[in-house]
Amino acid sequence: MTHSGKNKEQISTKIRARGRPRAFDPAVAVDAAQSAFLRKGYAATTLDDLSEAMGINRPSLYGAFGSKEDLYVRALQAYADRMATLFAAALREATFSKALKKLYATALDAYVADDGAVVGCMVAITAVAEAVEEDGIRAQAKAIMDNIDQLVAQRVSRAIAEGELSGEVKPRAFSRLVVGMLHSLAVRARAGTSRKVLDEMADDAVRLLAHSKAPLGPGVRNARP
Amino acid sequence: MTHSGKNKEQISTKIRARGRPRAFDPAVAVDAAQSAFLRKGYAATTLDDLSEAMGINRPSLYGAFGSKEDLYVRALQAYADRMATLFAAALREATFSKALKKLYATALDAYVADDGAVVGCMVAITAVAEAVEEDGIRAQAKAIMDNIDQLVAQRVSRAIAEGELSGEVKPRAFSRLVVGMLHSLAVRARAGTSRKVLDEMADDAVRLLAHSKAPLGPGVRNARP
DNA sequence: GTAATTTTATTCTGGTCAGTACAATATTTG
DNA sequence: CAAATATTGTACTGACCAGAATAAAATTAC
Repeated sequence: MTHSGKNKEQISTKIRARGRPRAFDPAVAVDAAQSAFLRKGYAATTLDDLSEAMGINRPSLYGAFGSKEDLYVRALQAYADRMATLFAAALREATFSKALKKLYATALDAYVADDGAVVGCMVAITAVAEAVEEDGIRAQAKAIMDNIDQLVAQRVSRAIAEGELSGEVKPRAFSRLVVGMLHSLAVRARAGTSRKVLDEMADDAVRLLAHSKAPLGPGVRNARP
Repeated sequence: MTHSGKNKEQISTKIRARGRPRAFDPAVAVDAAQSAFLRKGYAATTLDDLSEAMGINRPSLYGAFGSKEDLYVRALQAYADRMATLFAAALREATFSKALKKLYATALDAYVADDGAVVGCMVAITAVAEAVEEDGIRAQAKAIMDNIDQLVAQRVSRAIAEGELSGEVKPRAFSRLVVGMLHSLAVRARAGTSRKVLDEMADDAVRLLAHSKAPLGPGVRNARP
């Protein structure tokens, strides 16, 4: 049940405005909401679910976030920002092969929880599932995905510059394939594929991508290497 | 609104049981339901939506299918069977490269409608989105995905036998990467990526996969070709 | 110490949800 | 032609939904 005792520890040290102090940290609450939305998706997550996960009552939720959908948008962005930060760190590995390996391992750590609970990716699965009927969610999910494509494309450019990939490779095109594997890992994780099999699939993806000789990108003809 | 006039044409020619004849074809109704579920996902699709899409009233829906979830299960399987049939046909192309090309084109024809409406894949997106809270749906989605993996693995085996892929390639492992691209195409289509970009991505995937020299599969060490 | 302000708890709202009751309809059987 | 049976249409049910009204609480301002 809901425990909403005062948490002074969570309150900012900035000079307090008048009125009853807020008893929860909005950022912490958003993370809790994000977990609830990740499990059930937007439509199937109720206000009762959110209230319980966030430890606040409805008027507090509405006061801080506006509406269920506004909260969802915020939670989705928080999730995306956190994953982007993790992915950026993973891609800093010295070699392209190790960077991809770390990227997929980082993703799987998020997609498959420690206790074996499978959740997949909030962007590629639950947000995209809502995309047909929710233009705003679709636009946001697409922007987030484009951002990840760009992040990986930058690493691909570095691999090309360092001679680890052919100069004929188009960074953005190659990046889409790299990120494509993230999508599939997310789908399979949420469908219940074991971590072991997912790890094997990630290893195979790295082998395929990091050691590829294929020139990739629009305009490149099917020339055999 | 609902038009449920008698359709004698749709009624089986088998000897009719007594009682009022059913005024709709359950198989046709399931397909209509499948379209509705594909758009909105299980939770967000209401009985009103289904009623309207199927052209029948609730008691008819319940009489024929049992419950909303039973109908969903049936619609999901009908979708999966239809896609498997299309995929099997695509994979019959003479060369592995052409088989993959046809596979991805077939998928994109389904994931992006003629009128540009984007829907993605009912299994990999909308069913998987429900998977965490619905064990039955998760198990069904996983079984369907495994089936597609197996279908493609058979084609990979043929490519190996015909010298188009290295003998070191493990069919199932390679198949997962091939199908992985299907998952990503579905996710991106539903997120609004243009058909043009999706086609380019498909072409790149074929180039990467069909011309890969990388030995893939568990146990294969990172030996450079 | 009271007023002003902001937040929170409890209760409630109108609408929607999945599903069902019941009467009417449309057939076959006897 | 009436009975039996299966299906359909209309209206309805209890539960649940997102969201809001109201009073109380907890602060700061004066």
